[in-house]
Amino acid sequence: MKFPQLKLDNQICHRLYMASNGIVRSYREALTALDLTYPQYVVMMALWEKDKITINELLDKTVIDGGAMTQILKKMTDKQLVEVVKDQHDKRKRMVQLQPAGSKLQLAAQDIPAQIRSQFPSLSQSEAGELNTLLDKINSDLTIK
Amino acid sequence: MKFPQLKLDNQICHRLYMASNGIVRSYREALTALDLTYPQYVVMMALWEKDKITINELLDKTVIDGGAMTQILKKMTDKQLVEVVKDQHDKRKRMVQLQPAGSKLQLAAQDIPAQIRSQFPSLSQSEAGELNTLLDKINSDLTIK
DNA sequence: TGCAAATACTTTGCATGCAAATTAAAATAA
DNA sequence: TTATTTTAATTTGCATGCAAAGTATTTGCA
Repeated sequence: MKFPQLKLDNQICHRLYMASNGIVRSYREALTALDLTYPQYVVMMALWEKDKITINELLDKTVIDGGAMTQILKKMTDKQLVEVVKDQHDKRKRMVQLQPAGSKLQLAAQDIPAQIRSQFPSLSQSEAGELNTLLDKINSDLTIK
Repeated sequence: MKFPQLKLDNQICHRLYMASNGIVRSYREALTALDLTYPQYVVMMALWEKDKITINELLDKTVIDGGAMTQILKKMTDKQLVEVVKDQHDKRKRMVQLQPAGSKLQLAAQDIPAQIRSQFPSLSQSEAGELNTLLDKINSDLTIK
């Protein structure tokens, strides 16, 4: 092959692409049981950690697309998981806060991480740590831009 | 926090999500110059490696969604990068083959990998290798299913 | 004080990813 | 051989990711 650097198997991005899509797929069964999509689950995790934050903070924390977030929050509001209210001090801002159903859902979600983890037996605990470290390097290079 | 396992920062999947989306984004400028989207670029890499394969083989190699692939190939056909023809021996199958413009594009693409690589200076060459190894473990666990 | 620039979101149009249903053709079983 | 099952693709409907444009508000500076 004339250009080995263009071999699909040599692309980190393609391995990441497969792994990222695949892992999100692996959440499907567990999340369907909670009537959540993956990005909705990410929003819930962010709010369980810190409630009553602006949409902007939520975007920073989750790195979900802003345009998508508007739609995601609409659906989550319809399901009474969260409520979105205008900030009285700065009317540009909107605050997102958990509703009772949203808070309660954390109990049902607490076993999901272990459940997903068991689907990846090839990766030891220490390797998972190394992976996190390496991904952090990529993500820090991305953040700078 | 009651459930540390639900902290966003503890989720490998979220690091992967950020890294995967971010890296694909980092290709945008280089790919726009070639009038390719990221999945189209992946299809091109697969074909540069092995031309004249069935759509099914292309799906296996790229791990792109089948439904999306139909659309992607339509657009690539419109741009005269590839041609899709029915297999004479098995009329269910369709073969994909590069057109002259598609083959020629490889020359313009040869520097892209290095160009992208330079955007991730935090990751050393050996770390990139380790990352590949770890991602392969995840992907092999995914493949088994 | 007044206005340009920056913020915080929302909206729009397009390109997938994904599951499920559908169609056509080939392989296999009865 | 005929009916059933499997395989290869496409189609459909929904949920994002992404860039760019649009809308309010608020800041900040002349």
